[in-house]
Order: sequence, then structure tokens, then C-alpha cells
Amino acid sequence: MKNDLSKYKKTAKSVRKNQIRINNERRILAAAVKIFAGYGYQGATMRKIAEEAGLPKANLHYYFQTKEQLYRQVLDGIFKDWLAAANTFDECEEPVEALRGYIETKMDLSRKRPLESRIWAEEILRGAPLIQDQLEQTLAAWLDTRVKRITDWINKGTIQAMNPRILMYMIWAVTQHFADFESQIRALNQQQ
Amino acid sequence: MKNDLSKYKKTAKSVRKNQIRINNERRILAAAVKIFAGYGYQGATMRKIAEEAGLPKANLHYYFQTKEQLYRQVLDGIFKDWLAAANTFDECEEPVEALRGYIETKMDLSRKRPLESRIWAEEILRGAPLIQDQLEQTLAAWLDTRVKRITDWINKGTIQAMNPRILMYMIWAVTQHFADFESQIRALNQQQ
DNA sequence: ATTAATCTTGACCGTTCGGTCAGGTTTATT
DNA sequence: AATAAACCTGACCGAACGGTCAAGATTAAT
Repeated sequence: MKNDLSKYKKTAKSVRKNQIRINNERRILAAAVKIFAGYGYQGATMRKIAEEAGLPKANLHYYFQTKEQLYRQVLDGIFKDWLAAANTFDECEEPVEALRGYIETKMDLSRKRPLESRIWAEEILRGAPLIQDQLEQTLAAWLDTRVKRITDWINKGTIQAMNPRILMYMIWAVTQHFADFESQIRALNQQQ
Repeated sequence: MKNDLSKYKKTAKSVRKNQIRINNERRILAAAVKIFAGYGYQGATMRKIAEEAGLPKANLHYYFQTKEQLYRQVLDGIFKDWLAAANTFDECEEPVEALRGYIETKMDLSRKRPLESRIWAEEILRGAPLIQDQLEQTLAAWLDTRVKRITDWINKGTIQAMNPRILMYMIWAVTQHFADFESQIRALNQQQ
């Protein structure tokens, strides 16, 4: 098998991946993000990604065996960013500060990485065929602990009572909306 | 040209489209909504739509010359529903009632027609290649008049001051989120 | 310097796509 | 009953898709 990574463990030096591999994988992943965001999974073609990366198509298949594997790695990267941003929720004890910090971090993410937000949105739109497991396990667990935290605040009377789960959905909806629906917002803001 | 509709104007009876044509166009459009919503524009194939409609593929091309024309008609239908719902905004003089009515109508639309909402979302996600004109003209005009109405309320002191445009974006974001991200919400709600 | 591992790539393959078309069938008109 | 208009559809087409492969080029290890 060409891409069996165990071979890299033979020598001390190649414990880390070769620099060529690192560079090319990065280039391909960056190109894949652009193309997947612009055309969707089905609309994106290996040819377009190869052009964007400035490499021959066959070379992409050397580093990522299939289009689906490449797409999975893109999704994994997005999910990691998502979770990293999510942890800002725990940095403050005070509900106002915690929520404000989380919302600001999410807005920053939408502003700085709109392409990733759109890839995520399209995956969910299609029924989350590839990331349902991660949603039901990792993300659901993350949400549960935060829901409990908000519930504690409500019980202590620190904040007004409401459905914590719905609150989180609304925060996600609004913050991601500005990345996902950017073309609509730009069209509407344009005149005046 | 096979589908030149001017031929229907020859006789009094055929001023309206033939019943066969009406029925089949409806069947095809209904199937197209399901398939476009489930797979996206690129992922949807004429073969899948034909299967869903229970018709041979060649028959689809008899009523809709190209895949893009079929897609455009689907989008037009969605846009009309969208605008019809939007007009409930004007039914009340009171800001609280007007906004509540509008939000409820939008939520109803998300609940009853989630497929259409997802098709719209995907079109925007891809940069609105086919509906940019409608966004910049019809929808922008609609939004402008409502923004002015909200601004009037603010100036009269009837409601708290805020950015009316952003308010509308937030309403859209939250109401449509429950249709567009349904699979994520279902995955997260599932455990408890 | 030699060998082995890794990387590169043009050419190619089977499949599926949107779309066409000839020719038959059904429906409407006279 | 005859003619015309509308409808139907299996078979087919060129293009583009994801993916493969053999053979050469480059880099690393000895």
C-alpha cells in the first residue's frame, strides 16, 4: 500500500512525516477547502482542486486515495477548529462574560473562516452523512455539559429562565448565518 | 420548438394548459424539490428525479428542456412562497404584533416546507449564482420598506433602538436554522 | 556510489452525467 | 373518420467524472 505511514517509523529522522509530504498535503487541503466551499461536495471535482493546488490530478490521489478521504480530512480540520473555539465558553464563571466571550469567538470564526463554515453547513444540509457519529457523540457531549452549566445559572437565579438548548441553537444560527449567507447579505446591503 | 406555449392560444379551450401537462409538470416539480433538497444541485441527477416522479428520464426533458431550467422553476416557486409569507409583516400596525406574526409565519414555513428552505440555503451557500438578480432587486426592495417601517417605530419610541437590518437577518437566521440544520439538531436532541 | 524509498505525472479506463432523437402512442380538432 | 397536435420513451451520444497505473525523477539511507 503506497501510503502506509508505518514505514516512517523505521528511522529516527522520519518519525515526522517528510517535509515534502507535509507541504503538499497542506497545499492540497487548502485548495480543497476553497473548492469544496465554492462548489459543494458533488460540485467539486478533483480536477478543480488539482488546478487550485497547482498539481497534477494524479498527484492528489497519491496523497489522498479518494475524493471522500480528502473531504473527510477537510471536515475533521473544521470540527477541530469548532471545538477549540467552543472551549472559550468555559473560561469565565460569570454567565454574561461566558456567553459574550463564546459569541465573540464564534463571530470571529465566521469572519475569519467563512469557507469552513460553508462546508460544514452544506454537510449538515445534506443530512450529515459523514459526520453524524461525531455529532451524536463528541458534539452532543459538549452541548450537554454546557446546557447543565446554563441550567445551574438559571437555578441560582443568575440569569433569566429559558431553554438552554434553544439558546445555544440560536447563538449558532445567528453567528454562522453571517458566513453561510454572506452572498445574500452582501446583495441586500449593497443598495444603501 | 417543442415547448412553445404560444400554440396553446390557438383555441379557447387551450388557453389554459392541457391537464396532462399540468399534472406532469406538478409531479416533476415535486420530485425535483425532494431530490434537489436531498442531494444539492450538482448531486441531483435527472435520473433520480425521473425515478422519484415515476417517469422516464426523456419525459422530463420534454417538459423542462434542461436541468437548469427545472431548477430555476423550483427556485421561483420557493421565492414566491417566501414573499407571500413575508407580507404578513404588514398586517399589523403594532410592532410587537407585526414582528410576532412575521416570526410565526416564518417558523411555520420552516416546519411545513423544510425541503424548500434547504434548497434556498444551498443556492445562497454557493453564492446565489442563479438568483442574485432577484435578491438585489425584489428582495432588497422588500427589505428596504420594512427597514423604514422599523426605523419609524424606533423614531416614535415605540420600540427599543437597534439596527433594523440586523434584526431582520437575525430573524431569518434563527427561523431558517431549524429547517436547514435539522439533521444536526436531531442528532443533538436525540440523547435526552 | 549504490540502492531503496518516495514522489511525480501523462495517458488511460469504466462509469455516469445531461441531453438528443426517431418513431410510436394517445389525445384533441374538424 | 381523418388529420393534426401533443405526448411518450428506449436507445443512443459526447463529455466529464473519479480513479488507476507504469515508468521516470527525485530524495534519503547505507
